[in-house]
Amino acid sequence: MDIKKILRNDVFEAFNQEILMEQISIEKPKNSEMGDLAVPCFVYSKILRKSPNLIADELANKLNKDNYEKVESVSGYVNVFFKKEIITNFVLEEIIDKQEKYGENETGKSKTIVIDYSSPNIAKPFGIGHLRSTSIGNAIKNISLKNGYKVVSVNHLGDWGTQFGKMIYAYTKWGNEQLVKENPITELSKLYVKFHEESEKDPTLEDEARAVFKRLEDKNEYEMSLWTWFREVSLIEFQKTYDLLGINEFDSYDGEAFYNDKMDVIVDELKNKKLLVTDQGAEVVYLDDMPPALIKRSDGASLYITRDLATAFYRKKTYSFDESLYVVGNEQTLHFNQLKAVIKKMGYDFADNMHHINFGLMLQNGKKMSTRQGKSVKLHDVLLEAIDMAKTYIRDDVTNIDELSKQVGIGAVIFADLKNYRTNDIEFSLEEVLKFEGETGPYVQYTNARIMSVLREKDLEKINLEDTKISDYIWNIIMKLYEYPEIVEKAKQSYDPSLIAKYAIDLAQNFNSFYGNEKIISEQKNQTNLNLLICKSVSIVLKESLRLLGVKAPEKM
RNA sequence: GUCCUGGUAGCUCAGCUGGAUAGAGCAAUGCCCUUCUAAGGCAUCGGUCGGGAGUUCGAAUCUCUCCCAGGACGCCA
Repeated sequence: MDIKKILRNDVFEAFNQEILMEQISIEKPKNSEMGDLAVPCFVYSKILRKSPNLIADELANKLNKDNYEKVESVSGYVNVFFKKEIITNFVLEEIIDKQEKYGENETGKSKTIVIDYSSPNIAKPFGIGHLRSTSIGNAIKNISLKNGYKVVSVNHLGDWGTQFGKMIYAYTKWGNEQLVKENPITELSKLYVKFHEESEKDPTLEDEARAVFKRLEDKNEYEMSLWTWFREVSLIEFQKTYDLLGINEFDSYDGEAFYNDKMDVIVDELKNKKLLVTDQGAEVVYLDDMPPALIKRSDGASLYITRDLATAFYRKKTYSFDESLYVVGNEQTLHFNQLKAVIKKMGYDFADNMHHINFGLMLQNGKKMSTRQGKSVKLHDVLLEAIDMAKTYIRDDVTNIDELSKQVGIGAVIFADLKNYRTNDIEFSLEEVLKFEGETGPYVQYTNARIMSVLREKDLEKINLEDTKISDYIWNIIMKLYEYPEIVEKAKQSYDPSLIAKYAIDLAQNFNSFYGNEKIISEQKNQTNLNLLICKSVSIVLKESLRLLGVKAPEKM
């Protein structure tokens, strides 16, 4: 049952061929007191050459009364109130029947979508900035699965490039094996910071680092052994953070280094297609409306885009994707535009199915955080603080304190990261992340835990609306529940997890309003049963929403 | 300098395929635990939707222009 479609059909029939189906727009009134849906009649005014008010009056009179409780004409709008019993019955039965499958659809049937996300850089701290790629990517993965897609998740580790020339150079010159063994990432990132401090004074260090990277790319033994070591210790460190986040099921961990031996073919093809031009010693592809893309450095070493080209072709060949997503920050917009443009110039249309899922920067004091200056905040530390904070809230009758505080603390961090639209920059504030009241993850979790408590040891019977009252509190919940499948679909189309987060907050607010103002367990048997069915349905949808975002839903808190 | 983003309540943000009195949360103030979890509910306070012009019956939403902030602009990723 699609109430919008029902209304649209009724309106179409009422107009009796004078207005096309496509011209009929249905919207949701600003205020639920005004109605469930509304038909604005202003656009028909010119066609029918009548005033909107008059059209609305006539339309309201003609609308088939079977489906509606009330149809009103208010200053050019036709406001429609559906029969609450019919919708309530439908929505609750649907959810109780489908359970956590409610909201699933098949738009992605037999389609594959590759999602590249998280992708931390080896030998650098897993910073708070990387949380964004990780949580957004993970949520888009879950949302895509819910929409019926087959998903390949790729953690495209940043394990190659001139940065390793810098790192190896710095370690060789100032490093201490013992210290690195004790505290790998901390020590290595210190060396990385030192390198940049020193190269400020002596710019020739940059050339030294490039030379070291060139040796690494040529598989020189000394450089390779250090690289392997750095990579291993980094992965062990990262795993700790992934474990805390509860996000670690990647289908592939092929990082940049994996594409080492897959670049030459692409470069040759570029040459054969006469796209590669030598410019100031470097190999370049000229592009329209964009700065040229640098494919090879003047010393012959590869660059970021060279590896990304190899990656794109490899993914197309290996997974034959319908969509390929790159969950990477805003600042790389130009890079991905260039990447797509080069592939298009080579004559491949699959570039149109590659999407840069950009997101805003984590700012500190209004500025970008810099790993080079050692200023990034470690995600792991933030997570631990959030868990500590969660502990201070816990009630005495809870047994699994550690697990619960982890679920709540981590949930707060992930939810805070996802609730705002992707591309907005976020001023990182620990204080803000550690708030567990209001529009937060814990608020949603708490709402669910409350419901679970009501539901405990209660038997649910089949819905029976005899002698029951569907109050405004209940009706708001029903309409919200009804909206869920549409939100799931929209979230996929716009690659926007914040829609789910906002939805979860709205639903929780609607429920809490009900909970705070009406009694769930009443004297009237059918009413109590209806209320419990609503509780159950809200719980199912809240849990599912949280799951899509990668947030746990504890039963008690 | 060029090109992207963004500018809505003291703060953080919704709303942006044009529509009915611009909505939440936080903060502030006042209520509500002898009633199902107070991480909650209810209420009050709070807005030149960055400035200006244009299109329109109607603009926070579309166009232009200016101002402000952030980011990106060949040998980093």
